[in-house]
Amino acid sequence: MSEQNVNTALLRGSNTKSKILKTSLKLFSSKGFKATTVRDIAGAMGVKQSALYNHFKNKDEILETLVSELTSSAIVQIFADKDTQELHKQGKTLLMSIATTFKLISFDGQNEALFKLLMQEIYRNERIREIYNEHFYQENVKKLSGLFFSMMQNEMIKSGDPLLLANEFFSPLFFYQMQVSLLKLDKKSTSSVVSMFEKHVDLFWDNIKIEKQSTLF
Amino acid sequence: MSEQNVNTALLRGSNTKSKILKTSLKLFSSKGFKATTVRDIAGAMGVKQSALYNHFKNKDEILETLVSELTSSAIVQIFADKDTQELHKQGKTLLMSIATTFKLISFDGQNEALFKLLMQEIYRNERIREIYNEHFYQENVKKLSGLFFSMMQNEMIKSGDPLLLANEFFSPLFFYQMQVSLLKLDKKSTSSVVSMFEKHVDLFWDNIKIEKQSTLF
DNA sequence: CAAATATATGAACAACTGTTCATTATGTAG
DNA sequence: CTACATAATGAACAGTTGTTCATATATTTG
Repeated sequence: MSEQNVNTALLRGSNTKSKILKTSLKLFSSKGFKATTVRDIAGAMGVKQSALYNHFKNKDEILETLVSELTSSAIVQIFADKDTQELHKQGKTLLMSIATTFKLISFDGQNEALFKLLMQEIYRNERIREIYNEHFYQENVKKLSGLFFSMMQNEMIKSGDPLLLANEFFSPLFFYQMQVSLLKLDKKSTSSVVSMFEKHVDLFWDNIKIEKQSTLF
Repeated sequence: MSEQNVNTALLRGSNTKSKILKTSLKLFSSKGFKATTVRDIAGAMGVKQSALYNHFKNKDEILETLVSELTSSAIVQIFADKDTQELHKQGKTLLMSIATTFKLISFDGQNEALFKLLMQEIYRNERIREIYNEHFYQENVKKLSGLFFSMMQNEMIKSGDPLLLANEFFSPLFFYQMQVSLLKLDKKSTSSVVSMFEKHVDLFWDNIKIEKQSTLF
């Protein structure tokens, strides 16, 4: 097999499949699944629509494949790169790093598109709701919960309901992420919202941390 | 005019127009605008599709009319029933009443449908984004901001960035509202999320209030 | 090179879409 | 009762949709 053959093989074959997915994601996330036609996808790839059917059974299968990608995307894997053992000892640093992960999603093309797809189809697609709820919301809130529980035991933060804390920490991050994606749609400035990610962590930590013995007393 | 005539008159005429809007809202909010056909709407009303065109120029005009209703809906009018003058003096009570307003939206059919419509079309409809951003987000955050500023001046709450506080108070409420609407779609229990509205206010107030002089000191 | 496999094309399909319009029915006002 | 306005109907339209399939082309394998 010559080098040229390798190159052409990479440009053809199952590479077309990933190109279909890439193009579809872009279109689905900006126009919505229903409003995107098979001709739109093929046209954006410079190919005839019938070609797509050599790689996918139908239009729904394209969406299903993209939705499956969600499970392994950064959106759902907030804790992926973080050491799961001694998490709580990092305290505020860890919270800040989670917030940063959220923030960065909005500025990576692939993840931003996946997030927009998620938001647009979540009310219509039960499978997306399931992934969002179990892999994104429940899983992360559970991990956060455990984290806050450990921090309470280590007397780093005030004791209270860890699940409530987890929700209160999570929900503004989600909201700010949505705000960023909406602002970017209209090409508006996102800077004021972007700064909220860190301000949220600062305020949140100030509220939950146990005050170190002050010299005033 | 006989009584019978009155009844038939009420069932005809401009009453049909509001029935179209009611039916369309129901369908748009559950299937999405694009996926709802003119035949769906007419069918659900027990009428032929051509009848709709006596009341609306086209399908888009139906959506536009519904979107205009958003501006005057409870979703956007969180502060509507509240006395705008001496708001800050109420402190936590006021915050709780705002949270309750949010919560109740999810349990009123009309408002729930409007919220779902908003969420489903916000990425595709610039007008909806504008209404959401200016009338819902900006306006309420601005009012909350002013409120917190007054509370700071009256030494009811700790001083800080009022705009940040407004966002941090607002975003969990929005998130919980979305969670409720998603859970209801799959007919799952909403009770754990519903209780979050109040827990949020409790925790939030505890964190921002200025501690009353305790007997410990 | 030849056979087999994988991929792309062009044309066509049936179903569905939003919309129009002449006709009919219904209710209102003089 | 008549004339008028309002609203519903049935039928049709032109365009768009997802999908199929026989055919052509390219690539891989033996």
